[in-house]
Amino acid sequence: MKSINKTRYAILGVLLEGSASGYEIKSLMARSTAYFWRESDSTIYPMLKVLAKEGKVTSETLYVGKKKKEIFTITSEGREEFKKWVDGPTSEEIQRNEFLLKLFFVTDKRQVASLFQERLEKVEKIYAEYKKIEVRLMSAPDSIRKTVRLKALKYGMCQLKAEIIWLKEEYEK
Amino acid sequence: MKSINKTRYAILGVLLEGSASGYEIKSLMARSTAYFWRESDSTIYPMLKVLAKEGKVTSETLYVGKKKKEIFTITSEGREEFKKWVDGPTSEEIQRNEFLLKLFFVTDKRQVASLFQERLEKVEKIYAEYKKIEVRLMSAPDSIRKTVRLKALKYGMCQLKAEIIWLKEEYEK
DNA sequence: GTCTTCATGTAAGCCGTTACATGATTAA
DNA sequence: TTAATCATGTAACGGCTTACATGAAGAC
Repeated sequence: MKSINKTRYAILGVLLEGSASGYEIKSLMARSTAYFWRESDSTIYPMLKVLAKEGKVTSETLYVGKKKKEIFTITSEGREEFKKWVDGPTSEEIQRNEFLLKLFFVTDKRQVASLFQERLEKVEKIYAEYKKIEVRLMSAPDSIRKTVRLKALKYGMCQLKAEIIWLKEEYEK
Repeated sequence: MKSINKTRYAILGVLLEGSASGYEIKSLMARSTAYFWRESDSTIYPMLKVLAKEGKVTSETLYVGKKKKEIFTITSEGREEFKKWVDGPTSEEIQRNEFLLKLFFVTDKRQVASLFQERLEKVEKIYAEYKKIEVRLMSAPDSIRKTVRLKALKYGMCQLKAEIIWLKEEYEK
């Protein structure tokens, strides 16, 4: 079975909330889904063209002065495909944790210590960042989206928290 | 900056513990590093050739009957490169969590519930698997490697545990 | 005698990142 | 006026997965 490009679902997901241009999708994803779903900038525009060709989205071109903006809207076929994806099997992502790979092979105690320390600094920094996002999100008006997004955020935070505890515990040993 | 193929470090790491054939490296990785570092079967052999050409490993061909076996041994240059990699910066892995991507966009409560349930089943299964590995590993003779490997395993387990708690907590809401 | 494991690879093709390219608008 | 942001892409290259191929040895 071939692995399918899932950029399309991320795009369709964003468009579920309302029409948007490629740039808007891109920046929205950078601010939200990027924490658990990295997309390179250059993937959005070509995929939008593909989706348009398939009839999953329609597009409309707006002009603001000389500036062109192409707004995309999801179609019922697009909604259909999105729903199928959600209801379908969720594949495990290929995890590649370079930190653990290093840890697994290292025998020198000083190297282990240095790995742990570096990692702890990095993870605590990310955790602090998440805390800030949480505050921002909490103050937003209530909605289904808010609830679900808070869930996603909590997921990230509990994973980080667990890692921090592990790092501190195992470092002392 | 180009992303560098890190298969080489995984291979060098395995060879630090002793010489091995491509097949042995492959199966060892499938039983150990696969939990945090997936490698496709077909990557090992070509990379061993490359490493041999670079002088990071040497090879020796053994015959057992008509069966050929090529045993690889790490050289001092190989050890050097491995050490440099460990001491160098550890890159963040691109995380792509399809489960979270789905969760982020879903608004239907039934769909959310079904996502959570499916995920919980999967994660608890993996956790049970890890438990078994832990028992096996604990009974092994003490060594630096054992210590470090237990740490890596604990990492995986604490992450899973945190996810299980999160799943149960957030599911009820 | 057939299935699994040992043992080693090649090739096609998608996926994804990086770098490159272009040009308008707005804020400092 | 210079930098940042808005806005949209193309091309090259390398990484990685999947499928395909081959054949010996041992287990059942």
